[in-house]
Amino acid sequence: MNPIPFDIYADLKWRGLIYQSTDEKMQSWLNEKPRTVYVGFDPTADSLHIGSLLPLQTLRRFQLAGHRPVAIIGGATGMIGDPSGKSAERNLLSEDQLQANIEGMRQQMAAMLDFDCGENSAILVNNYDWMKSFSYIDFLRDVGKNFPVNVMLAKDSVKSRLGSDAGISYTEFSYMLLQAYDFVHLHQEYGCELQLGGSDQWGNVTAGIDLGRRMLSKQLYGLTLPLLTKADGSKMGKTETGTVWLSSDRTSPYELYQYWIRVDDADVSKCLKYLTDLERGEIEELDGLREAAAHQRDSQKRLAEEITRQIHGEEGLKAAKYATDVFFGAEINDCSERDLNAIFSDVPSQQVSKSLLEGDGLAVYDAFVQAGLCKSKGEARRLFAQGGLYVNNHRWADEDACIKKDHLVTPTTLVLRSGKKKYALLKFELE
RNA sequence: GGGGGGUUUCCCGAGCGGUCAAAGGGGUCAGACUGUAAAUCUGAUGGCUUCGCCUUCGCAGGUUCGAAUCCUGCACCCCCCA
Repeated sequence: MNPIPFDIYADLKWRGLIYQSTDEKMQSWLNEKPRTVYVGFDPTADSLHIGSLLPLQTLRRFQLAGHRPVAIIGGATGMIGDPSGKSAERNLLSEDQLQANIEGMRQQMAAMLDFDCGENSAILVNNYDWMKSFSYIDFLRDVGKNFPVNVMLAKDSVKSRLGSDAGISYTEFSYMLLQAYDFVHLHQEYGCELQLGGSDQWGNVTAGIDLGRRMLSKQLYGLTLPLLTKADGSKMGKTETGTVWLSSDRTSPYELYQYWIRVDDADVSKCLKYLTDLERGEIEELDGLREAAAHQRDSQKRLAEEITRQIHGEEGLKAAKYATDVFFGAEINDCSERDLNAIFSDVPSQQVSKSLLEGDGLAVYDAFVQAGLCKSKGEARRLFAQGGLYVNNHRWADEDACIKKDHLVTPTTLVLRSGKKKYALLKFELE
């Protein structure tokens, strides 16, 4: 078997993923033999988010190309806080919090990287494991000695903070020493020779390379990726409701799918190149389709599919698509309680007594007020008059009709909708 | 300390004794259109037991058949003179 199935550098190059490289001969160096590559992740939350997707996906691509990926979770560095790209001092995380975060991230990485494929199986490490026992004196002697302060002061991440009112603490100032040492440690432990990172990590990456040369007399390499931004310059991965996470507990597969479906035409080609495994020909074909028939949104659909499948698997993608159909007005029939809860997991719901359905039943207007979709019955009346009142995705026809037991989609649930896609559930419970 | 102006429904802002639940704009909501985009167009926009009733126009009283509109007092804000 060919140890290098494809030219990773050329692949990254056409995808536009090479922002900066520390060595001109990077391409031949990578194609010479399998290398060990690492990327660091900040454990600031118990889940990765869209911002981590690009480095993670790139690491994965390195693995597919025969190289060995190492994902390092910054358990130690996360306790310090990286000043790169931050305008203010970071809050320190507690050890418990970090432990929980690392556990969450570990599981998500397993969906992207193969941890069991022989020679180039992925490795996951936590720098806290080797940093925790490092004494301050030892660290200063072994590592600190190799860092000229004048060089440290010249780094952008430090310079920008020195000039600002926020200043920078000694702790954050020391951050780059820790990250640099990670590289050295990974080299000693796993023969790791290449560090990947976002373009904001350039300073930290080169610090690691310098340290490798000084401490080990070894040539290490670095590569930075562009930041994933939208055409208007804003960050990718934020919605009105907040960050888009990879964890299904925080962002449901449906929401994730929807996020990508809604990507702007101007950004979608870049996302396909950066984040999916689609080949050049396929992406160009999609670009062509988009130009010819933008309204079909083939690109967005494909993007959403690829990413959702990658993160949540075939099952997650299926659920997201089914939820999409239902959200956009498909019949809600013979739907199991479980499916319904999954589809509408992001939708507000209210519990009410099942006895309301006895006798004449529950007036539609009352149902909408109960569910919180209308502030008053007057508002519900208006909604009906304007044709925006739906029960189980059917436009309600008769304002005097009441909701009875047979309207329920599952033994307990009624799906109410105001307008095109504002949903709420009413759950009828026995008392 | 003296003089003047203001306080209106989610916001801005008309209204200055009945025809005022209160113009207009913004926002919001719905409908149409559409690519789950943007724009546009239409309608709605205090509550309710809705052909009617109830509560809103800084607060409290008063005058009137009737007040957001007039009078008195109070609170807060603004401007001018000292």
